[in-house]
Amino acid sequence: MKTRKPARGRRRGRPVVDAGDDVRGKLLDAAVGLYAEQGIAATTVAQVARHAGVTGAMVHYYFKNREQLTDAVFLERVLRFRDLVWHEDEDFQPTQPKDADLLLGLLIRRVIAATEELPWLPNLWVKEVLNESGLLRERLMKHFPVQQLQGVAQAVAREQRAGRMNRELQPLLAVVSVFGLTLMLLATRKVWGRLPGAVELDNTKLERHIVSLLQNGWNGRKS
Amino acid sequence: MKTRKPARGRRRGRPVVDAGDDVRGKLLDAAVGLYAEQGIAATTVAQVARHAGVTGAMVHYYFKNREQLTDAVFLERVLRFRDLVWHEDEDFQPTQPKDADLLLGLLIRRVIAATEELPWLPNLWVKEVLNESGLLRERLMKHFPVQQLQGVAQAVAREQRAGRMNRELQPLLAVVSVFGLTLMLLATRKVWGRLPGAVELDNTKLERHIVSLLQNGWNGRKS
Amino acid sequence: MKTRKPARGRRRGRPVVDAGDDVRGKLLDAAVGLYAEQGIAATTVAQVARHAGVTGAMVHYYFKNREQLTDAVFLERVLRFRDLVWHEDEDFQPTQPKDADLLLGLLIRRVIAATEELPWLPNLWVKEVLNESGLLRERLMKHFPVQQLQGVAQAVAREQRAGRMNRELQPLLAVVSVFGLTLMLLATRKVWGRLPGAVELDNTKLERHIVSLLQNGWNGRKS
Amino acid sequence: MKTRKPARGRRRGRPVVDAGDDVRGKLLDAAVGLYAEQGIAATTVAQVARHAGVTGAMVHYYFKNREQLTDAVFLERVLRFRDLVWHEDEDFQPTQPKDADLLLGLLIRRVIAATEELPWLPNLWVKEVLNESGLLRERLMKHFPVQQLQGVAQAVAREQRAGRMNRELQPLLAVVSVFGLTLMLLATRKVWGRLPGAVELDNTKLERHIVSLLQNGWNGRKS
DNA sequence: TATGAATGAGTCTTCATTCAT
DNA sequence: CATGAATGAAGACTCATTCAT
Repeated sequence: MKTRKPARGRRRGRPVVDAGDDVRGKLLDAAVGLYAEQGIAATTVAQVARHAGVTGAMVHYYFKNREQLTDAVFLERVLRFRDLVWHEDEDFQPTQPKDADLLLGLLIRRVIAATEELPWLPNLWVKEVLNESGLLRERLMKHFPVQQLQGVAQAVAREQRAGRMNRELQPLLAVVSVFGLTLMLLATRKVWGRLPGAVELDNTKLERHIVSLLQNGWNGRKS
Repeated sequence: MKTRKPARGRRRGRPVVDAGDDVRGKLLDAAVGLYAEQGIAATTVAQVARHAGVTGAMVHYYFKNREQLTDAVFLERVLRFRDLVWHEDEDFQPTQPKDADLLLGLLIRRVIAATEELPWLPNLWVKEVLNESGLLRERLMKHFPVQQLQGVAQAVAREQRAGRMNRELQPLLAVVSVFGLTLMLLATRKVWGRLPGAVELDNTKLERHIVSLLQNGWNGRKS
Repeated sequence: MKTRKPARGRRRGRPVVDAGDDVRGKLLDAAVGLYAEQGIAATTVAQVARHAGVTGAMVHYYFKNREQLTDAVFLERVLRFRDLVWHEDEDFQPTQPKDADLLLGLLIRRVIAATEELPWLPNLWVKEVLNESGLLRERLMKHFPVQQLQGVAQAVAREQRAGRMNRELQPLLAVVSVFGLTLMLLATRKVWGRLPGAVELDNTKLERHIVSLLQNGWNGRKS
Repeated sequence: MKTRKPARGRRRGRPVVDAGDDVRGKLLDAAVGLYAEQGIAATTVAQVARHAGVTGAMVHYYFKNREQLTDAVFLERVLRFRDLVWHEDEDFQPTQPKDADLLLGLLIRRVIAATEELPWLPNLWVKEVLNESGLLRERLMKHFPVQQLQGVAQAVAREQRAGRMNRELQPLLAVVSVFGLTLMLLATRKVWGRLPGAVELDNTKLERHIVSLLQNGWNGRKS
């Protein structure tokens, strides 16, 4: 996450010379929050500005127009999620994968972990990515870690051929399912939490449910 | 203040009286299609009217206002999905369930089958139900087949206690997962279809994938 | 339903920045004039704006909505009339009245004098206060100088008991009659001025007529 | 008042052959009531129709358009008031007047009496006649009993010259004042009835107040 | 940098009016 | 006579955008 410049004094009444303050960053933060809450289309420029403590005209000053604000939100906030989930480390090397089971499990855990830093992400994803006309879908397609995604899919396919994974799954779809189910459950927690008989689930329990459900799924029916 | 008095005394309006009756039905169809495509909030009354071949005023003639149009769409179109999925028959008796495995499998199949009659449903569901601020979410909560949902959840719990189903799953969550994953995959077909290495999947293949993934999931780890 | 999302992303609006500031004041002036001429309900926001030399959107900029424009007109223009008529000075002390005859006479004169500064007042009063569904009636009831009104009425009652005023009058009604007759005649000047045989009356003559008519009225029949 | 044809059976559901019923008269009655209550401009064609138990299109069938409905209301309902007030009889012969005092007193009594048959009249008068832009004002000017009005005014003038009436009054204005004050008080009964210290006044008390106030007024200061 | 004032293009909604049936 | 369906013209209100200061 782009670190914000440290705030250098609060604005009181009408701003005079104060300057600084990283208004731009505040606008992005305000925007991403509102986008997740209400959807991008339903969020007005003035709302974003108000949440950032400035006037609507500033949005145009910093971002030229509504569209470019969305661009910036995407590039400077949303992509952070991609990086959190897909960055390579010792255990997670999707482009040179060894263990598909491990990779898929890690994906689930990383997605859940990432939403702790970016709590607005699941809502935003449901609204603006899942959604056919979602305003971030196309943007995401262009910045998608295709390599990594395919790496995992190929790992799955290899395991299938080796008889170590459920052969009825479509490899790519398996990754998508892992991703999608996790985010969907995170995003809809509140709703099914309201259904009678529901249990309030923290991230740990949720993770166990998902991992268990899917891991058994992808490891099953190997014949 | 009772608002203002509109200018009176003009001379206009000449009905064209097109053929093809049931304008009301056409409006509902147009609305549900546009809602799924663009989202409810993004759909203007005039668009709906245009798609039905009439003027915007007709929407108000038949539905009083935007909101009641949405109500009608929900009651007269969307609920059809609930009925297709949850109606009881010989095999599917969620309120007196015998076989959880069978019920869950049937749910997946029924969801997929229902979307053949109601192709707009997955998109609409993602936009307006999954979505926290979706305009159908609250409406759905009021018309939800809670009995049936709980019936299935209880059946799952029973099987878990009997050691015949994955004990790490939250029963209610299992049903939600089945439902959600299926609809999500249906709604996002086009996107992951565009990813390199993707295979175009018809409903049959998709069904096999989901059933296989989840069935192994819910039947796994019984200890 | 949060209404709909307006189409975004157009490029328009170029302020002309006319000279002559205080657009807000101009809007109030325009409004009060039009209100008196046409009635509040019949006055459109756009008319008010046009008369003030701006676009309709400015009315919403300064007053949020139609209703609050009316509120402001009332508070910042109409109440001026109340103050002109009822302010206390050496001669006019309705809360500690000495001479009812003097007070009533002064009321007539003050009403007539006030309408020289606020020429729209009589028409507005007839339309929006007298009128049962007048949009200022309720507002006025809340800001009415009840104390003063009752002071005068009590003064009348005292004189009646002392045998110095017409005993057949209802004290409160006497004050209302004074007020009402004066304003009604001011408001209808033009009409009866058009009747054959009418004389064009200036304020002085009108005042003499009213004072004479009513003063003899309230001082008569003392038995 | 135009006598209405006797109702011949009620309309139930959709009208078939029933006919009759004097729908026209009902529309006029509905209209005059709504006009008095809300004002003419604020009354929609549909409201009138609904109150008469028919659809809006019938208004156009019977009256061609909104304007001509108002014409008819005026001619067939409002003018009844003129006739009630100004018809000549043994005592009231304004065109050959003998006793101005008697005539003026009778005018007050007749106005009050007329409003018992036409209770909507005072409100309508305040809204649509008093009012500069009232929609009945111009119509009334054309059908005004000018002869009679002038007769009374001349009678007043004669008495003034003879030293039997208040010389400071404008004769025409005296008649207008009598008329106007009476109607104004009738129309505003409810408001000042709400002021603290007010007494609920029936027609008799109201009449005594007005007659006393004005009679002393016009008979005073004869020098 | 930042504001406030201003604009013009929508969007919903209401309503008089018309006309086939 | 009467209805219901349909239209087109407003009118209130919102909002992205612009610009002088």
